[in-house]
Order: sequence, then C-alpha cells, then structure tokens
Amino acid sequence: MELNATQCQTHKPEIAKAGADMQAGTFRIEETDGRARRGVLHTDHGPVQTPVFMPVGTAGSVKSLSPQDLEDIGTEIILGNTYHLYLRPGDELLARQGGLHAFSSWQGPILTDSGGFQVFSLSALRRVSDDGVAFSSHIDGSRHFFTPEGVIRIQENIGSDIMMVLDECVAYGTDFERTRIAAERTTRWAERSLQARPHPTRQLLFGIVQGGFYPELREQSAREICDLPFDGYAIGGLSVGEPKHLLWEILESTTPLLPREQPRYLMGVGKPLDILRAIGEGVDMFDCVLPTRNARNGTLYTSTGKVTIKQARYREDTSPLDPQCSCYTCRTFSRAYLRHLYISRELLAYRLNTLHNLAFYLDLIRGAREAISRGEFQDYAAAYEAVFPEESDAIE
RNA sequence: GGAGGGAUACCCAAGUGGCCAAAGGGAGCAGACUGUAAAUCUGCCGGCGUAAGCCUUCGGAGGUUCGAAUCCUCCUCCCUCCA
Repeated sequence: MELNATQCQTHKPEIAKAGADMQAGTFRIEETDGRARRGVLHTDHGPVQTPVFMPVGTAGSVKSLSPQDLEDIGTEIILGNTYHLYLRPGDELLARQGGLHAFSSWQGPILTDSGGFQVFSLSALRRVSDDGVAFSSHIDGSRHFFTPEGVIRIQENIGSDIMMVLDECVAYGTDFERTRIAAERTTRWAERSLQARPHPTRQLLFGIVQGGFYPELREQSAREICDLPFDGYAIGGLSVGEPKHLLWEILESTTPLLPREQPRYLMGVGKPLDILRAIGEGVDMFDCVLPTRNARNGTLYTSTGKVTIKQARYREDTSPLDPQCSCYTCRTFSRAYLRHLYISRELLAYRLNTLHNLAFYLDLIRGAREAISRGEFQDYAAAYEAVFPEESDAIE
C-alpha cells in the first residue's frame, strides 16, 4: 500500500476500520529486510504502521499544527508528555474532560512519555530516591513528587494509548557507579509500574532500557527490563550529548537484546539519517523534536538537503521549497515567500514550516516501510546519505 | 530676523578629554538545535591580517592638548519656540 499526500484523505477511515478488528497491544511484524522490520502495532485508537515517526506534542499540541493538519500529512501517532500535562492543565482536569483525545480533538493514537527525561533535563532542583523523584515545576517553582505508580495514574488520566514507565536517565559522562544505580532503579521502577497499570488491554505500557554508555550496564538493563511483560521496549538515555559513534555502539549492541516480537522504540532520535540507520538495526518507533523545533527555527528538510530558509539566497527564489514534496507548503508557496514569512516572524511561518518538516519525516519513514517491503531498504537508506552529507557519520 | 536643541557606523541610539573602532537595539550575514523550560540560542557585523597589530572613521574645515566623538572657532544642514 502506498500512501502519498493525495491519498491521505482516506487514511483515517482505514485506521478506524482496522482498529476495530484488532486488540490493542497486538504487534505483528509483516515483513523484514535484513534487521529492518515492517509491522503494525494495534492501539485503542487504531493501528500504527511501523517503523513510525511520532511527532512530538509535548503539551497536548504539536506546536503550531491542528489535528487536521496532522491528519493531512498522514500522522499515525503523536507523543505527549506526562510531566507537562500533569503540571498544566493537570491530569485530573484532563480526566474530567474525557482524556487528552477528547480534550485536544486528536483521535489517533497517543504515546505519553513518562517525565523521566524532564526530570533529567530540568536537572536543577530535583532529588531522586528509590521511592521516586522530587522536582520543582519549571512553570512556578512549586514542588512535586513523581513515583512510578503516580506516573502510571497520571497517564491513565491522560488516557494515552501507550504509556511509558518512569525511568532515570543519566547525562553523558555520568560515571559507571551512578549509571548502574540509575539503571537498576529504573528496573525496580519498571516492576512497580507494571503492578500499577490499570487497563492492560486498553493502554499499552512500554519499559525503558537504560545503562548509559556502559555496554555491560546496557546488557544488564536490557535483560532485566525485557524479562518483564511489557507491550514494547524502549531504548532511553541516548542522544544526550554523546559522540555519534557511541550512540551506534550502544544501539547495535542493545537492539538485538530486545524481544524480536515486540515493538522497539528509540527515544528522542533523531535526524533523518539517524532514524534510517536505527531502522536498519531493527528499531520500530521514533520521536524527536527536531522536525518541529527546526521548523520553528528556520531549518527545513528537503529531498535535496537542509534548507536554511532565512538565507539571502532564497530572497527571490520562486521555486517550491521541495519540488519532490506534496505537502500543502510545497504545493502552494515559494521559497521567497517562506523566507519572507520567517524573517518577518509571521505566525504562518511556524505552521507552514512545521507542516513541511513533519511531512518530510513522515514521507521518509513511509518510504522506509515501502523499501523494507521491496527488500530494498539498504539502497533506500544509502540514497539519503547523499542528501544529508553533513550529517552522515560514515566517516566516523 | 531672534533664542534654543541637534548632526555618531546600513537604521535607531549611548558616549561629553585617554580604559573608544566607539555601549545597546534593529537590520544584515553565518551557525546550532536529537524522549521540547526553545516562535530559542550562539557567533560575525569599518578596512587589511591567522594573529599581534596597522590603517581609516563620530556633519565639514581649522584650532587647543602629550592625547579629541568629547573642548574652542567658523561653516553646512535639520528640529523646536519667539517675532
């Protein structure tokens, strides 16, 4: 099945129909090509074609886009964030509103990150203990406490289709001992999370492998986490400032340890080439702020490479952003106009740029799925290395 | 005609004897961004040089001074008020 922009209109009904047939949690690998796999993950809000890219909608919205926009570019599933939604508007309010789906009017699947990463990245004023993590709100400084059980409860209130366990992510450069303590704590928290899960058949729960950049800790963490009956397994703690080759070392050694029959999720990654390479290692799910954040900051991904739309060279450029792209932005506007909008800080710039960058990512990964089906994934991925030479790590 | 105020780099605008090639904005240019405290952040922004440094600049001309964007004289232009 091929999905291009003009067929997106029919996308949603397919989801709804297929979703009714399958029980949430079922993951079926349909085709493989080397280590790359193509499959379908069924959720309470419909099936998700994997490999999949999940646009990040931290605070209940993919910044600048409406649910209709997301649907138009063929978004299968979006990501929300437990930490942010708990602080504002509050998970109990969300529960009263019928959950995040009803509240936001996004009817497709939603995965919620647990807040473990925020606790790591908003490192000021947090204290981690075996019981949980104490932290200060980035909004008003108020004190809060997350436990593995509490985070499950919050995600239950949010009503996400896929919940993530609370984990402890450590920074690149953290020593072995501290990394070990965090990884082992993550395992204990994972066990508690499973105990606390409310609706095993409606809300899936994924475990998260930690272990920093110590292969033996990664192996230990993967073994412990994968011993637990999660619906999927994530690799966390990567892309936290480490050299690229370490990311690949850890990914290549960790992925084979994850259950073959379950979805694998590489959290927070990445650039287009990162994603393709990880697909080649057998990863099924991705999320990353890059396409959306870069869109807002003027870096656009195209079939011929990155375009920094603010550059003077596009001042009079009447051509479309990406002639190969069929998104609304590329069908409708010139580079010169997009540059003008961006330079002028017109609100439309954020929306059009985000729409395009996400369309690019979704096309990229859709193409990857199709290439896997054809048994041509390696060629497909290699072609993109020529498109983004500056991000290729072949030379490392 | 008289009395004040002003002229600073692409634009706005500080600076009123040395620490000034000259604050700060803006514009311009380049770069970054990986489970979003991000419509954010960083760098460059008179010329030559990798650099030390040198050269040319604060309306114009002249002067005072060891030293001037800063003080004095004249000139040009702009603004306000009074006639």
